[in-house]
Amino acid sequence: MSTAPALPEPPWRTPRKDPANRRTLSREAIVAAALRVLKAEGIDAVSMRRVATELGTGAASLYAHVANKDELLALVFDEVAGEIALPEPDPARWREQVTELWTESRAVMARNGDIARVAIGAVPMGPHSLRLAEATTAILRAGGVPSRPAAWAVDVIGMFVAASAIESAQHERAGIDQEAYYRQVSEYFRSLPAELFPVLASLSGDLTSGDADERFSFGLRLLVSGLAAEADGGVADES
Amino acid sequence: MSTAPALPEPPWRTPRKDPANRRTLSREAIVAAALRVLKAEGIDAVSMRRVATELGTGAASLYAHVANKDELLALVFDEVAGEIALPEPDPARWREQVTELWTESRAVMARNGDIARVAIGAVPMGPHSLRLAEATTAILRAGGVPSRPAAWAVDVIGMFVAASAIESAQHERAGIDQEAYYRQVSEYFRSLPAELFPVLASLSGDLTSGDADERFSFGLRLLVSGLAAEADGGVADES
DNA sequence: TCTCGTTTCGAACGGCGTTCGTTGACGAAC
DNA sequence: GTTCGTCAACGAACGCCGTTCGAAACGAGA
Repeated sequence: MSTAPALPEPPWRTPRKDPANRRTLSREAIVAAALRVLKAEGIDAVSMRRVATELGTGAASLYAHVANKDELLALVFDEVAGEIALPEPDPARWREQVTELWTESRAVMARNGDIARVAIGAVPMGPHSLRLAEATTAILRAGGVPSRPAAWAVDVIGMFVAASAIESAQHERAGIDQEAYYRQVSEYFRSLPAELFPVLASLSGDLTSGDADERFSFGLRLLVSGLAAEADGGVADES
Repeated sequence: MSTAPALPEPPWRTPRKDPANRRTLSREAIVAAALRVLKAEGIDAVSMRRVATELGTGAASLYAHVANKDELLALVFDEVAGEIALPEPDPARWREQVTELWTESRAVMARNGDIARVAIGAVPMGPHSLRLAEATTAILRAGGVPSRPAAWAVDVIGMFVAASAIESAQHERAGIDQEAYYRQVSEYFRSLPAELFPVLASLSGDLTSGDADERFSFGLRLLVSGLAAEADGGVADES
């Protein structure tokens, strides 16, 4: 046995493709690779095969570290949520603070393909998502919002932010010329039969005015105003 | 030629499977079949092949009437939107009216798999969706909401309703025992390290209280309150 | 050194959306 | 009545997908 000559590999024994790559797989590496694919090619490109290729291996190898694709996407989502910068707490400016925080959240989500799809329907509970929820509820509670509205508001705002981020990401990805698109839609609204859609026809200008950011901040303002009303028992603004 | 005997079909000439089914395909029939599959088996079952099978044909046949799957789903969505009952207009009760209208919308969406996914990211513009938008803006304008807030509100509310419907549908489909699930989540929040998540830990009860309907109507109330504030220039409630 | 649990990974399964090329039915023109 | 052009119908195929299986390789503990 000790004198066995160093034979060349028998041709039927296909060797490992790259022995150096062995043992380097890990949950973190997989999530990082998925994130790289997401940022470079969008969420549709994030397949188990594509992520595995990014790591120089096959799709089956991923399943030792990740239960399935949904779990992987949830991990990627939380990774993205980690990019969200939290504002310095300042109880006197709670409305501005919560607005800043979620505006930032939407921006981070929108710039990462439409990973926000993950957040619709499956409440995110990763560490970075929890950090965001903690920051939000802390600001609201400090601002005088009662505990139940504060708790529920996290869900509501999260849904709205995710939906808005998806819409933005979709427009961006499709490379739609927003101005031309809006002009076309506006034209369509104006052309609607006035006897069936009188209000829509009259609103055709407003329906397509504003860019995605303005529309988002409008929606967020509605929610925050509503929360202020909850805080003070029916009065919208305490200032 | 006139005396050619009636030969049996040569075996290599495979005949049409069922000549009676020819010429019966139409856009409406396809949408109806897709809707049937959606209601019976959920949105994941709605594939081009499955819908074609429902019609006794092959997937390729559908493409003569429908550009692609996305277009088919958009048509199905609008069909579902047609099930939404509109309330009688009553300008004096605009807040209740818009609440009723969108509560009904969410209920209809939630009971149809998660077709609402279609509405996230692609603004629905089918006839039934427009009818809903017309009803909403009419109510808001009659209630004194200015034109731009009224126009933008349709988008905002639509996003929230769709997101909420998706979440409901997902829970329903997965057959999750909501009470047990909430208990588990609540337990998890309580177990969070208090030094990192003090507010979340203290809110563990509220974070998981209420069912999907209560949480939805809370969010809708926030939005409507916010709109009321827009209507009256900063004051939430005109009553 | 042997064993055993885990990781790696090629191959395969059963699905998917969509395209291609052929076939056939039908209405219009002759 | 015959021909012909057009277009719906449709089987087959392409290239993807998520996931599973079984065998091989590996590392740690006995």
